[in-house]
Amino acid sequence: MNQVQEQIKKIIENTEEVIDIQELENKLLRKERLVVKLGIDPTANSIHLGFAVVLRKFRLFQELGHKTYLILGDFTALIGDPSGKNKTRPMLTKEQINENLKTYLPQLGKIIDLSKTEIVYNSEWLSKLRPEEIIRLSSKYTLAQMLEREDFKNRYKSNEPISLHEILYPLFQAYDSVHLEADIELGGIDQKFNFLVARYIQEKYGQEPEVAIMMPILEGIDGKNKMSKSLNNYIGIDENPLDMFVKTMSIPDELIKRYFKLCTNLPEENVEKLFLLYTNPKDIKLILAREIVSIYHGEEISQKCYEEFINIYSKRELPTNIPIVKIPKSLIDNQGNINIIDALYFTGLTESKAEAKRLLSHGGIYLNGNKLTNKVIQYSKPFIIRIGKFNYYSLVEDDESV
RNA sequence: GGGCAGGUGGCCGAGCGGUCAAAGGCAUGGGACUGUAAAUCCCACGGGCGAAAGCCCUUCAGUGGUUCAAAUCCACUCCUGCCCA
Repeated sequence: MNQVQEQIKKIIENTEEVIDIQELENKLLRKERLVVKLGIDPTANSIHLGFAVVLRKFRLFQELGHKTYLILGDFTALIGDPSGKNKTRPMLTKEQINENLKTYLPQLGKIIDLSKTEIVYNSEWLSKLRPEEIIRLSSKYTLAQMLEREDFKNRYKSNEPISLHEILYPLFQAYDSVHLEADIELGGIDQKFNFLVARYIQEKYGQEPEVAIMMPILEGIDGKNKMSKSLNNYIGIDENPLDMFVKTMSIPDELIKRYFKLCTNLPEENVEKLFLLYTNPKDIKLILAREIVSIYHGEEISQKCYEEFINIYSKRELPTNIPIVKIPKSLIDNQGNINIIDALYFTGLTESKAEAKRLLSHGGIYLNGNKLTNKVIQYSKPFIIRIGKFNYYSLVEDDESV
């Protein structure tokens, strides 16, 4: 296998779709360093495993020695990508975007090589476009073409609003490709429409169309929807390791292979072996969780999380780090009694007293391992409260009164 | 600009003068069962007071009004869609 074929093999591995492989080959044969574009949405302030799938592919291009551009879509974020949305997204201010970026970049560095990454803001060129140029750009695409897009079509058919500025989004994103003269654009399969527009527009501007490399969309830990922050079914790469571990363990069994494939570096054959070796999917999932945590936090910590997980969830032992919650002294009367409803509410462990009462009446509150039935109880140390199955808090008197 | 249809709890969606804190579904939380799960079953799901029965307060786009009483009627405003121009 020659070098180009080898590259192609690596590039298309685990992708959902590539448009088009032949074009990719032609480009690789002609050009040693391809211009690779990845646009990111600076509205997010944390990176989760779903987006990491794309970033890991981006890193591959860096390893292969291509020119990698990371576009911070600060301008397009003013619109908000309508992909997959059934609603108009709220517009963001520059301040909000900049705020997000501060926490975003260090996380990126966990996956990609920032020293090899050319970071550009698309406001650099998009905000300089004159109205005449925007008109010229929009003249290259038609309304009917826009309405072919699944989400627009659906919204249109079901009488949902589509604002005009949303239609501009794919055009501006396409213009990014024109500006960079991109050879390759990377993204999730949900970006397909945008990528197709980019290819089309590039041609209209006399450029060769970029190759669209689209990665699968990773399901969230609920196993149903795509992983996203707003659905709260994500595993963030900057999350504390134990949370990561626990969340990974909570994915449905059917997703184990997919997570191995898209989120770890374990070769497929090894994964297959695991499935032969273990009959209980739980055991395979434990290995998955260890793999994932060790990618982002190192092996040692990962091992600790494993042990901790077994302790808490299998053996039902107390976690090693129980958060300490201070309760005002005034909540304890001179008989030494405490009203647990008030305590949970005033410490913010429940949103309202009604919620605390609900939990108590359902038997969802435990003190030092015993199910509580009365709301007034004697306070004594240690005072370890468990809410639900695995949420432990150590309540300690606070000397400062309310 | 004219005509019409809408805006209800986290979401979808019923209600169309009192019996409405508002059916039903989804989501969520708790319990049982388990392998952390999933599936299934049970319970809860605006807030405050109360041991409880219950009482009270804030919610049905917004603002005013009619009425003993309004998510429900009227007026105006804002938002959305459809048809016509």
